[in-house]
This record gives sequence, C-alpha cells and structure tokens, in this order.
Amino acid sequence: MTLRRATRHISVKDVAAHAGVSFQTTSKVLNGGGTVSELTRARILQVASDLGYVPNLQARSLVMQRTRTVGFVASDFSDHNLSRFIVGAEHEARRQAYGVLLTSIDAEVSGTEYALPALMERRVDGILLAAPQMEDDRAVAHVLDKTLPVVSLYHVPGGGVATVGSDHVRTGFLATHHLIEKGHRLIATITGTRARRVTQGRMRGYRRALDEAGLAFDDHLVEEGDWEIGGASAATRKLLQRRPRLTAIFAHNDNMAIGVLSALREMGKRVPRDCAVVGCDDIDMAAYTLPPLTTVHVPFYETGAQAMRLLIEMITTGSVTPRKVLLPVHLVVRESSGGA
Amino acid sequence: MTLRRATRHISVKDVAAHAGVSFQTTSKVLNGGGTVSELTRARILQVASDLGYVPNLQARSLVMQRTRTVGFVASDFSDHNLSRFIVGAEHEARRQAYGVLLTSIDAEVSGTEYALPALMERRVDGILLAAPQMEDDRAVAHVLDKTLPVVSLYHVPGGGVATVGSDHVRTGFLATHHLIEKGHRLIATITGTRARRVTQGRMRGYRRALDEAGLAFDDHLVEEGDWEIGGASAATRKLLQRRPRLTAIFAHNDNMAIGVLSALREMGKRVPRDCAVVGCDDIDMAAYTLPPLTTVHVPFYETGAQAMRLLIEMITTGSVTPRKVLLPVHLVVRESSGGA
DNA sequence: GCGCGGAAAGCGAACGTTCGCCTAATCAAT
DNA sequence: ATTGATTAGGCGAACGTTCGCTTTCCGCGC
Repeated sequence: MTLRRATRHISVKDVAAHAGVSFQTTSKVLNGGGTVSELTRARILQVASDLGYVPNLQARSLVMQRTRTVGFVASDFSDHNLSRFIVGAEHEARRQAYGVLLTSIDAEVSGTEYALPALMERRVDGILLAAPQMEDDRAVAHVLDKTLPVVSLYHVPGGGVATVGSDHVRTGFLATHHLIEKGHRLIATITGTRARRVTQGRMRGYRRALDEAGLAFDDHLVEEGDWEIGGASAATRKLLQRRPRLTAIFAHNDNMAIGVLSALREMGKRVPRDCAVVGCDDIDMAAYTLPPLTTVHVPFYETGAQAMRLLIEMITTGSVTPRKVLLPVHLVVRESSGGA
Repeated sequence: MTLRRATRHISVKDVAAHAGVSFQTTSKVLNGGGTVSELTRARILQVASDLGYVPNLQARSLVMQRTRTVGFVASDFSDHNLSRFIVGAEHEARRQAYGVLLTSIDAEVSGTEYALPALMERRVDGILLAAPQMEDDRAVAHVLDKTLPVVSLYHVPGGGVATVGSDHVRTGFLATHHLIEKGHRLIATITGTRARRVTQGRMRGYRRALDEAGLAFDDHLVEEGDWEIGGASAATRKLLQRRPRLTAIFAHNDNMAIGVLSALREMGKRVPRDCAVVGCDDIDMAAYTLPPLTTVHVPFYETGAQAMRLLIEMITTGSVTPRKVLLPVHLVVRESSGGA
C-alpha cells in the first residue's frame, strides 16, 4: 500500500532556529543548566515541545563518554528463573533511566565470540552477566577484567567481577533441615549439574544440615540431575531402587521436584505420607502441584534489581571494587513435606 | 580493594597515528572501501588489531543515521511464551548483527509514558512490539504510526503496523476438531481473557469446528479464564456444576489446562476416560503433566525470528508496508485426549 | 615536452550533542 | 565617569565516525 519515507529527526538546531537563539543556548535550556532568562527559556521549551524534539542520545554519548546503557548477557532468556531476574534488572535500569542492551550467548560458543564485541562496539557503560557457562570461561574473565564494570549472577574465575546471588548453602540447609525436623532420617537429594556452583553450594547446605543432626552422609542417597523434569523422574526411580526405605527427597530446583512428584505417583508412593518432597526456587507453579510443593524461595526478581543497582553504582562512582552480595532465602512450607 | 579508572577507548585516530596515515584512510581500510595500497592496508589492519581497536557504533550511527539497533517492547519477559519469542527474535537480530534494546512496560501505564521515548532517544531503527495491552491503545498506535518501522506480535489499532503471529482461529479449530473426532459431543472451553484477540480467534475456531460437525454452541459450556492455573481450576468446577455431563475441555493455554487437570483430579474425574483435556501453546511442561497433555503447538520461537526478520527487512528496504504474517500451528496428540 | 589518467592518500565537512570560555549589555556602587 | 559584578547569550571546539572531493605523484602515449 503506502510507502512512506523515514521522516528526519528534528535536532536542537531546528529548535534553536525556530526560537531565534543559538543551538548552544537551546542545549543549556534543555539540560536545565546555564543562565538563561525566564522568557527565552519558556519560548525554547515551548518550541521544543511543539516540534516534538527528542534528544539524540547517540550524540550526547559521544561527547559525554557515557551511553547510559548497560549490556545484558544471558544464555537462555526462556529459563523461567532467569527471566524473573531479567525483569528485576530491567525495572531497576528503567528506574534509573538506563537502557538495556540484550545479547544471548549460545551454550557452545564462548561469549567472547559475539556477545562481548557487540556490546563493546555499542560502548555500554557496564555489563550484567547471567550466563552460567561462563563460570569456567577464563577467556571471558580475562576480557572483562579491567575494562568495564561487570556484575555477574554467577561466579566468574579470576575474582575481578562483582557478584550478586542468593545464599545457595543456606538454601540447601533450609530444605534439608526442614525435612529433618519433620522426622526424616533417610533424605535423598537430586542435585543440579555438578559443575555448577549453585549445585555445590546447595550440596554443602545439605551436608551441613545432616552433620548438625548427627546423620551420616550416604553417597547412595545422592543422584545428579539435569535441572529437568524428565531426568529427575529417572533419578527418583534410581534412588528408590538403591534405597527403598528413603522417606524424603530434596530436589535442587522446583522443576525437578515436579519430576519427582510425578515419578513417585507412578510408583504408587503417596506424598508426603510415603515420601516427602522439597524443592527450591519457588516458581509460580509450586503452589499448584499435587500436592503443593514445599520449597525454598529464591528472590530472583530482587537479585536482578540488586545486581543492576550495584552495576549502576559501580558505573557512576567509577569504582570497580568486586563486591559480593548474597541475598537471603526462606523456606515456604506447603503440603509436599507434610504442611506447617 | 583496587579502584581502577575506565581506560580510554582507542579510536580510529589512534590507529592512524600509529600507522602513520590520516584517520580517514584508516576508516577506508576498516570499512573495506576506497583505494588503498595493499601494503598500508595490511599495516593499518595490523596496528588496529594490535591496539585492540573497536569501532564506536555511536559515532558511526551519528553520520550514517542508522543505529543498527531495534527496540523490543514487552509487557512481561517472565511470561514463558513471550520469552521463547524473545529468544527467537534475539537470535535473528544477532544473525544480522543488530542490537536489541529491551524495554518493559507496566501493565497499567500506557507504553507512551516511558518505553517509547526511551527507544526514540536512542534512535532505534525499528520497534518490535510484544505487549498485548497495546491492542487497544490508540495513543500508542498514533505515536508509532508514520515514524518508524514497527512489527507487532499483537494487533495494534489503526492498521499502520505490521503483524506476525500464529493462526489463532486454526488453533481453536484443531483443538476442538480433535475432540470431536474422538467422539466428544459436549465440549467445554475455558477461554483466555475476552478482550484479547487471541481469545477471540481461538473462540472462533472452537465455534467453527462445532458448526462443521453440526453441534450446537452452548453458552454454558464457555467460561472465561485469566490464563492462570488457579483461575482455570475454579472455572473447571463451575463448568462441571452447570454441565455435569460434559466430556471434554479445551483450555486456551497449557497453563490453564494444568489447572483443569488438577481440578478434575480433585473431583475424582479420570483423564481422559471421564473427561478429555486439550490445551494450546505446547509448553515444555505439557509433555510431563499427568497425563501428558494434548495441545496445539504454537511456534513462538519461529514467530520471534520471523518478526525480527520482517522488521529488519522493513528497515533496510525503507518500506513500511504493514504486512500481516500468520504462522501455522499443529496438533500434538498426547494422552490427555486419549492418545493417538 | 606536454597533457592525461589513474592510483594512493589527505582534507574538510557533517552528524547532534556538551562544555568552557568569551562578549555584550545592564545596573549599582564608588 | 569609571569600575566591578551580574546576567544573557554566543562561539568554537570536541566526541568518533563516514563520505565526497581534492591533491600529489607516477607512468604513459603522443
């Protein structure tokens, strides 16, 4: 149908011309600074609004040497937890009038290939990292070090990067401790992938709770999962084969806990009577499983907001001190562990 | 600990100085154009790489009048379907070396408030819209019209905006038709929120399938849902109270179908023997519900990629012809409807 | 010897800002 | 009247590019 041309953007010079002043004066007015008479100030503002003037941040960035934009690097936005994190980060960025430039990195290729250069070209002021596969990527760590403020959701080797996350050890501890309090003695766990820090942390919490209660750690009560429902179902069957008398399972995320519930049901076990289940993350669905899932709430949204806040603080203060922030988690008791 | 200063970025002039040529010549080399001797070309490239030169896209955009960046406006990234869409769009953008600037809009405030100005300031080349609440926002439609290439996932009033989406009517038709083929005659449906186009489309497909089979439409077999699990459970109970003999339920998304399954189980109904259930969207979890959920697969990832492709095409060709693209959907038969 | 064509590289301007410094003009105080 | 301060606004430069137009140099054919 119609084929329209892109209309030229109007600039500060256009406004100046219409208002009969120099464009520099216009700039002053628009930025609130300088000494300009009330009359001309009003006139310029009027003209600017009439013409629909929108400042060009590109040009401003050029002279200011700051883009007021941060890069966000993630591995997979469709991960539910990660997307809650993104929402938190984006909200905080918006609150402080920062733009967020999104880049995904494939699971295989190191982020150095594309994501980082793309962000550098656009001269982001800082980078928010949410890509677990970077946990062991020394190349990335090296690139990031010493160039830009960086905050990561995950551990980055080299220690030059600030980190914001939740307390994984406590998460594992709370879940396990709760089961112990409920009287369970044979408590199995289906872990996340072993290489991940979060898995190691939650595992440490699990062991600590056992230790405190004087319970022995049993290797046969541990099965590695892949964070997915299907894998957790399989793991559940393996565990029950090896230790038929176990009475509780702690899954390293709610998704796997759902797989556990489904496997238990298929095997004719009743939850929580025959076997209690506790997950962690506290996803929306946890309240709607059958039975509703006891879980440890992990503040993903808050983590995102906090990470962005820290990043922007680092940007504005110029400090690149690699701080570590740990956000608290808390237990949410529902029926899968026998209720409150 | 350490407090480091942001190191100055090195520019084309720095490279030129080290290579002993004018910065314009350097620019030529870096962009592949112009007539430069093989010797100096090699030298310049060498120096650029040694110094770690990264072009400044801000400056380039300024003179080129194109930022090679698109804006993405979404209402809620943590929506699973939407996040699949984002992934698709981002991958396509990356493939074509476009940057993606993320903005969320709150459910309440019209996007005109913050999101659009923020994108305009950054001079994005086009906008990808994924915010259902804009379906009836005439103000937004007006702002968008005639200024920039815009592709929307949802309908935008005014007709000036290109749209990419899946075939909602066919989705409703396939789900309902499948149930009819399975021998069901009293087929209830739990719809999405009525105001949404997707709901209206799926509803039309539902009615069309009934019509074709010569089945009467019964208002009491329709209940409005809110896309959420809890609401759908409630709706299921209402439906069964009004029409105890219904034998099938079509939910307007998989999430609600999960709520339906859970409500049916609580009421002692067996799925699919007593009541068949069909959802739509084909989320990951659909394969893991109990029983696994028959659903209509909606290609969210592809939709995102396609939308981005269209947007970039509009940007590069300068055409703002408001095309409408409908992607095909297909039925995925699992056990909740009685299997294949 | 003269002009020509082409290769190689330089130069100036422009893109839309911000910022520091400069110039008038006004006005009160000496 | 001469100063000095204050107010209002202009001017030039810079940020890092791209692009089109010179300029310089060289070899070639007449």
